[in-house]
Amino acid sequence: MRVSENELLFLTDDGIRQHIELLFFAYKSFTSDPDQILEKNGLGRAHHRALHFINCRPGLTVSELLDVLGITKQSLNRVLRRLIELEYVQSEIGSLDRRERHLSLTEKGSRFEQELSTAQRKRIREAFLKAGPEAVGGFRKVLGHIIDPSLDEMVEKFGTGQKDRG
Amino acid sequence: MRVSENELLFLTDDGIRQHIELLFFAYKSFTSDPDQILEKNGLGRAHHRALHFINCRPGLTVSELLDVLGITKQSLNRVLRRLIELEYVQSEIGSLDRRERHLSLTEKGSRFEQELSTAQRKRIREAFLKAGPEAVGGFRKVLGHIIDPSLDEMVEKFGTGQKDRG
DNA sequence: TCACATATGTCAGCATTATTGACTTTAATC
DNA sequence: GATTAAAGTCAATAATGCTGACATATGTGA
Repeated sequence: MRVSENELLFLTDDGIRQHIELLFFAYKSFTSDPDQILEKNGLGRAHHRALHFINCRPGLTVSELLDVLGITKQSLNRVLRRLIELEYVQSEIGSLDRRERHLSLTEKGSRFEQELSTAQRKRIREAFLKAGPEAVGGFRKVLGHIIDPSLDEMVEKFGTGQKDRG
Repeated sequence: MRVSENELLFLTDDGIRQHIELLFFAYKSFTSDPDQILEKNGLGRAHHRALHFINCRPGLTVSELLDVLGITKQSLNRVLRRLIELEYVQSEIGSLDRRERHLSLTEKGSRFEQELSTAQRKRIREAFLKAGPEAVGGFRKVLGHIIDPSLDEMVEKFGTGQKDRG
């Protein structure tokens, strides 16, 4: 298919619908690998997300974690209590502001997070290899534009400028 | 960044991690538009998914819907009962096999599905417009490779061959 | 026709993850 | 000292998934 035809077709309702389904099934596959590991350990997806963000920004406060996850304090509390009880996460009183709790992974938690993210990265890495760098660039570009501007702060805070707005 | 550098970087653990976060936030944004409409109507994401697949394959049986959604009969039942009770979905006894129930949207259900999908398509369409057709091609290509081969059947059954394996 | 398989529907119970509202404790700030 | 802010907790509710058990209607093949 030539680009000129593509330009006509990729914005039709049906074209968009097909991409929506692809995204649905891809996201389902994307979460399935860590989900299996989590289940073995009696944890859920919520624990994974918390571990992920604590891992990539060690020392973040509970408030910051709430913001990035976009859930309520009460929802996070249950998850966090479990992670601390399992000694995956440690909570330290802030040195500047003693009201704050700074969260980080323990060595045990770090190992578990590695196990989870390795499984997830494997699928993505293999997809990227098959698709090639140019396709990955397009993938990133589209994702960046799908993201709501209200979440930009999170992406920039926790990522490192990969949200290409080309 | 030149492609040669890109090729070195796009497969590193950190590069992959950034893309994983993009996918997380993008999926969150992607579901937020219909979620708001659903909430107003006292329904959830599960109802949306059911409406979506009934809409794009009218007359499908309960079994087929179960397969494509990947949930249990009991989980679907609650959702489907509600949709039928609201007169969004109608269930008709199969003419060839009277055990089967063939599902389709009523006019009311069709209008509601339109409302939901229009909101969702709007975000995707705008992202596609900003990203351009080449990026969309890459997006599709990567998604296709992320999808687990076990789900291919669903994609092919309900899509129309857009899963480009480049 | 009888036995079995299949498609669907339903009941009860449970887990996870989200919500809201109300409240406490501790600490910082004005 | 009063107010604000960060964190933690308790209770109730809801949506969505699960398993197990079972009922009903229908198709199929011995």
